[in-house]
Amino acid sequence: MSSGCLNTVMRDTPSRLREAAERLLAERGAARISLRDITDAAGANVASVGYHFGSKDALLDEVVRSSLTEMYDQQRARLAQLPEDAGLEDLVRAWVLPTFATHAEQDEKQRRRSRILQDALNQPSPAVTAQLAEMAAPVQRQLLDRISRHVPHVPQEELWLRHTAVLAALGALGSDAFAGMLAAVPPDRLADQLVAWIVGGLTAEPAGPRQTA
Amino acid sequence: MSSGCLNTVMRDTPSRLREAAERLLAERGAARISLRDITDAAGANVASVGYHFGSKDALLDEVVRSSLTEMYDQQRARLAQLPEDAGLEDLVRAWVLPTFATHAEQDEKQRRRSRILQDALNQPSPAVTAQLAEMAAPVQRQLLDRISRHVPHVPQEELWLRHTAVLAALGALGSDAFAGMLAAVPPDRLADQLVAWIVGGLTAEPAGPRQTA
DNA sequence: ACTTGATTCAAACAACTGCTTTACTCAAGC
DNA sequence: GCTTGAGTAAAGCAGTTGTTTGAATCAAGT
Repeated sequence: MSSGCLNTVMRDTPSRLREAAERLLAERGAARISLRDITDAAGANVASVGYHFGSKDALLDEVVRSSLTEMYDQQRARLAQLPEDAGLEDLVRAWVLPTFATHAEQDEKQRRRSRILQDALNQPSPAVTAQLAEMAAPVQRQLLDRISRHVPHVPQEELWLRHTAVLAALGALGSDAFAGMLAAVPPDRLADQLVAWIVGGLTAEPAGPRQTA
Repeated sequence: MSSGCLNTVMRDTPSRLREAAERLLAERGAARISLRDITDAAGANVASVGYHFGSKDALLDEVVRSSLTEMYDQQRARLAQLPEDAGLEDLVRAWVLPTFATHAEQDEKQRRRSRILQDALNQPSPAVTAQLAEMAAPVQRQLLDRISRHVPHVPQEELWLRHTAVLAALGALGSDAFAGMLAAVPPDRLADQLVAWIVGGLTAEPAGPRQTA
């Protein structure tokens, strides 16, 4: 219960509130957090949230949005530093690593982020939805363009579905429901195994024109 | 706002409560439903939930559990009627179709079920978790065994990860966040395209023994 | 010393939460 | 007719929700 932080001594109230909200958001999800939970964890008064952020939802939105921008920044950066003729596997890696918590003990922060985004996806607020649409589009388009060069036999619409499905999988795998299952996989192998799986799915032969069930 | 149902005239209160709870559960998720919401939607009194089910949570649990058993029954039935030498694609189909809402307009009920299960996975109650573990294990094991015969080159642990990832994807694809994206895909093609993608992922070459990022 | 502006505080707010209690309705059994 | 018991209805329970209030605090400016 020591009050010391690792590298920063208890900053101002808004920062402490943001920090507490982020932690609780990752632990329980937005629906199970109360204003008192946040302020207690931050060692602040109930009124401080209204004073500094306007409302509880505004604070939560800010946290989610910052997680969102962080992830897309990483994705864009990784994508940008890949050579033009990068292989499919490298492209997938640039896509997956920022999205998915690697469960390596060091980046607790990324694990948090993964949980926060998964939660936000499930019950998105209008503000978050807007920001998501705005930021996701350009990065995903570039990613899809470069991927599609490696799988010319897959029609665009079908590739897009696979892309969406992988997004869904990566998000859900970060949630509590699968955290236990994934714990069995050696953390350092997890990313590689996922990449192999994703590459296999992307390169799969497309569905026949009209296959009956 | 007509009070008529399609094939059943407003049954007894417990049935109406179950129906209302199921609908709300699919629409908003458990965290955003209040006792009053349910009783208002069912045209019943607040006390009726306590009287017939004991508590709000007991009612919600009953709905979730019935969704759960429904899905596993379908999965088991489809799996049982497959010949012993069934192809990988047929196995995947028996797995996917009961799990994933097909978005065909006729089975509104299955779409609901998909949403309910996705929500239950995210914030599972102890009762639901127990039932899930009990029912999921045998079916999934049988499924994995039969699948693994078709992909002998994939190590068991890695196949298991892929299985989990597909589960995660199927669950998440049923949620609101992806409902809009999936609407663009022709509903009758969706299942086939998903099956093709899943088969590709399952048959993918496994990750190398120690690949650096 | 006095003012000012920004921040924090305890207290209270109305609205809502799940749940229980009490009174009432109404058909079946005697 | 009377009783019985399942079911419903309205009111109220204590507790929690997000938000607001008005006074207290405190460093900086004059």
